[in-house]
Amino acid sequence: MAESRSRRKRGSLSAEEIVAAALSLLDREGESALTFARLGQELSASPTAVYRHFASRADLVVGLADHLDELSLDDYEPSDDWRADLVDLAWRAWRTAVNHPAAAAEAMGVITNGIHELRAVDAVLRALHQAGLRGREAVVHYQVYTNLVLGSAQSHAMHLARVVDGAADDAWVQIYTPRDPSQYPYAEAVKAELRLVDPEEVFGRQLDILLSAITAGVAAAPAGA
Amino acid sequence: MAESRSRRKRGSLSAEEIVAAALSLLDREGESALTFARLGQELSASPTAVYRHFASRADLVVGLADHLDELSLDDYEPSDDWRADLVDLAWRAWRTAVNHPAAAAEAMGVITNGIHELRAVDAVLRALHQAGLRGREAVVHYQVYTNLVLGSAQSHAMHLARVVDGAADDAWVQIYTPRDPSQYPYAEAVKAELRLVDPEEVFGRQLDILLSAITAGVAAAPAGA
DNA sequence: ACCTGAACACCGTTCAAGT
DNA sequence: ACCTGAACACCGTTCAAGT
Repeated sequence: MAESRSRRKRGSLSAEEIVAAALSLLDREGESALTFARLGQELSASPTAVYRHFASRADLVVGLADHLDELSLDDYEPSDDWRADLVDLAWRAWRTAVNHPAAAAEAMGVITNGIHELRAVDAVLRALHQAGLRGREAVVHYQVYTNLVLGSAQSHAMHLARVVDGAADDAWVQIYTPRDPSQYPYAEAVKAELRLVDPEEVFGRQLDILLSAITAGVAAAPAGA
Repeated sequence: MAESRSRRKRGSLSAEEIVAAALSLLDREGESALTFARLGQELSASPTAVYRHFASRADLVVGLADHLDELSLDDYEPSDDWRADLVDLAWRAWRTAVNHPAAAAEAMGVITNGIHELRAVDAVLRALHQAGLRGREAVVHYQVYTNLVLGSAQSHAMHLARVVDGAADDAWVQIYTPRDPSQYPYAEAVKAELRLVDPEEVFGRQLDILLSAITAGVAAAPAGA
């Protein structure tokens, strides 16, 4: 078999190409595909060549996270409507998680210190500033918003990625078949409906609750405390 | 060296003992300590003995998650105040994450189908029922509440666990030193404060926002839609 | 931030054999 | 849901040597 690889030209490999290969690998084959061996195949290079561009696997994941940040912010322009901006930014993160579940499961929530992350941080803080939040209030709500958006998007991505990669998804079937169902009447009463909740609807609700609280909070306590 | 282990008596190992060993291992040595080799040492048994009680490493993590559920719910009693109950349950999860960061980082957010998880599901649904929520509304808010509590607690646990295990924590120092700070004025303006936000305060805020929304929503739209 | 191949320590899992 | 030891396939990482 033609297993001997043609040698890569000097300087022909780049961090960008490696990250792109990692992303398409994860998209096609799921979470467990991101190994040095598979990356080497994908790049037609030695697995160890990656170490010339990333210090470790963890460092590569940071590079991947930065790329996901870039994809999420592509063509983003702030408007005059802070609430619309925060809704827009939130769904951008969500869509990235849906489009690249395995990559998002691995990389979303990683702090990159990259330029695109900084752009996102600034965009969120700008919106909160326009909402009237200042100083400590702005910072705390920045954290609340970020926790909500990144946490929800990553956890959704993990769920989607596990379906591709691993075991069955009918988890709820078993949990609601305890020995004595009458001991858990509230769980029993809604067990059918629990399986039908749309994660997207939950995310939208969660976002709406937070943005309404910001609106109300600013209106109610403009002088602080 | 006295490296030869005395043989374990037949039936002397149990799933409970293994989970307890895994937990104390994670508590003492951090996330990377949960391996079959270290578990074997801890139990004075062959690493492979664990396979008599758990089908795989993933299955062991489910057992660990179930144990964390049990620890979280220890001595829990519902009251007549649904809001106080939801606050209580939320902080129980948070405290488990703080007390066992490495274990919570690994196991929290895993669906166990276990009895203690079912108890928690029922307790949350009971509180939402007492808040006046029914059917679809109850189920959606159950998901919103669970996403918030489990997501926040696990992400906090991950943060705490990484400090023990891995690299430095001064991530923010670098991100806010871009080439041209004036391009990111909002981030620049609050960079000092961003590092000082207490995760516990953020969690409390987030919880308060959700519970207030439930109260307001029930008061505003008791007839639905 | 050059690329490769061999080697190392480690990790989850399997399985025949022991008690 | 018995326990052990040897073995297997795999994975991240290092490093001397090649271009």
